Amino acid sequence: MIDINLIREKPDYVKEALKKKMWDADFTELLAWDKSKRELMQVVENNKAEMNKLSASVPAAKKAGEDVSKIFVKVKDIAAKNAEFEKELKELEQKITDFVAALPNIPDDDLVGGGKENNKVIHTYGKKPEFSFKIKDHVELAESLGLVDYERGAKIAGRGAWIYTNLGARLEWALLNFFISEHLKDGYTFILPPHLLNEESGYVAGQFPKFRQDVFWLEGLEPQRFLLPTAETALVNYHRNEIMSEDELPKKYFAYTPCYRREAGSYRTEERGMIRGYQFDKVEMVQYTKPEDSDAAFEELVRKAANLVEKLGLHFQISKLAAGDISHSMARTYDIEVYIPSIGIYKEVSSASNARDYQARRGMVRYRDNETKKTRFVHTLNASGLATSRIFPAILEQYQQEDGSVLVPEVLQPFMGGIKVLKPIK
RNA sequence: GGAGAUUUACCCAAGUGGUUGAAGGGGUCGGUCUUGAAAACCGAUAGGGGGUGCAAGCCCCGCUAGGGUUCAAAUCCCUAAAUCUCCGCCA
Repeated sequence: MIDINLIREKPDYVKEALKKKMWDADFTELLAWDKSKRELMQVVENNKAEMNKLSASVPAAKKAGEDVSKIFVKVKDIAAKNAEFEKELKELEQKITDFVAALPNIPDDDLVGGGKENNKVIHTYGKKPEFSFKIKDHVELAESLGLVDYERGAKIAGRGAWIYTNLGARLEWALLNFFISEHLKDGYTFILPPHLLNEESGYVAGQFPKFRQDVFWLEGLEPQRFLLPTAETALVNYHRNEIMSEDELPKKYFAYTPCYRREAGSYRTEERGMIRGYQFDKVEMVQYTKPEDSDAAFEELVRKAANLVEKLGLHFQISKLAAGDISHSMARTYDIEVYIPSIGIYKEVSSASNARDYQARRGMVRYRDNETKKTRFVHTLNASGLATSRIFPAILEQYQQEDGSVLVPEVLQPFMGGIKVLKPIK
């Protein structure tokens, strides 16, 4: 949520900034609402003060034997008038909240505007692998190595589902274990959150109201719950409505969860296999920081995610996203994209973002400043570390050998009982 | 699924309609005493949001949340949530 004070003070600045997100905002109506809201508020509050005063005088008047019924009438009279104003005020407040809550986050000043086409690769790691033989794609490899069963996946679950089998399951789990062990080494706290969350959590993360239709809602539970689309949703809500002490910050968490997404109709042939499904595994990192520390935390998260891919020995790049390509709640995002040889393009395996105080405002996540003793909103940041659904194919494709086998990245071997190579079973 | 109980400030807890901005503890902070500490004693400390104002201040809302009754509610009524206990069911 954008600070309404900022809109009040610098509407043109906010308007211009949101334009970079390809969001055309018109604040004239909002500012008018805001003005009348505050005027109404004064009237309503003054009336309340009057009523309070009158009511408080009743006991004394009674004691003095005065006729108090006149006071009652007077108060009722004010109350009747006030009721109308209050109703109007409530409506105004609702309109303002709805309007502001729908606004996306303000992108950082240094971002270029526009969409995907303006993303900029800022780092490239390793070299494009070269093959002296005809390469296979990950679907072919996963099948021939017996790692993934797509057919039975479709049989038992339908489209957009696959089954990790045997060594495939172990490779998947090894990846997760590898990520987990690295985050633990870095002092992050391990969280296993529930996968079913309430509506408020989606709102605070900034996914709702805009993306209510992009998640899976469950029947049969009141109040309704949805399957989390990313562990970020759970993690940024962990400290919702809390006031932390300054000394507790930064808070560093990571969580493993499957991520459930509708991905409505977004299949393209080049994306067959496990690049896109209704469910994928991801380890997610989240930090809560003081505002002045969030830039450094952002760098840390990007570096951590990059380190994981690097340790896996994969060729990848980091892109700084243009304002229009970063998600609704975020002020800044870098994507880490791993190279998929069969399609010759780079696919996102991690997205590192700084939400600044956008989520914290929605969730009232604050800390008390040691010096001023005042509460301030924290900054929240998140980064995948990592999603396996693209790393898994990238490993298969980048590590494939001429004989159809695939080498296991060294860092994963300890998590796979020392297996160094995956051999074709057919 | 059924029945009951609970929900007050950092923690425990009093409070069943009227100066309750909320008793009493504990804690925390400061002090006295002490070589230092403990103990004892003295003092301070009650959250959060908002309006207005240059400011001091004034005002509104705050006793889980949301409604309601009333001139007046922590106190009465309704709804919801969470916690606990018991019963049932069950992977």
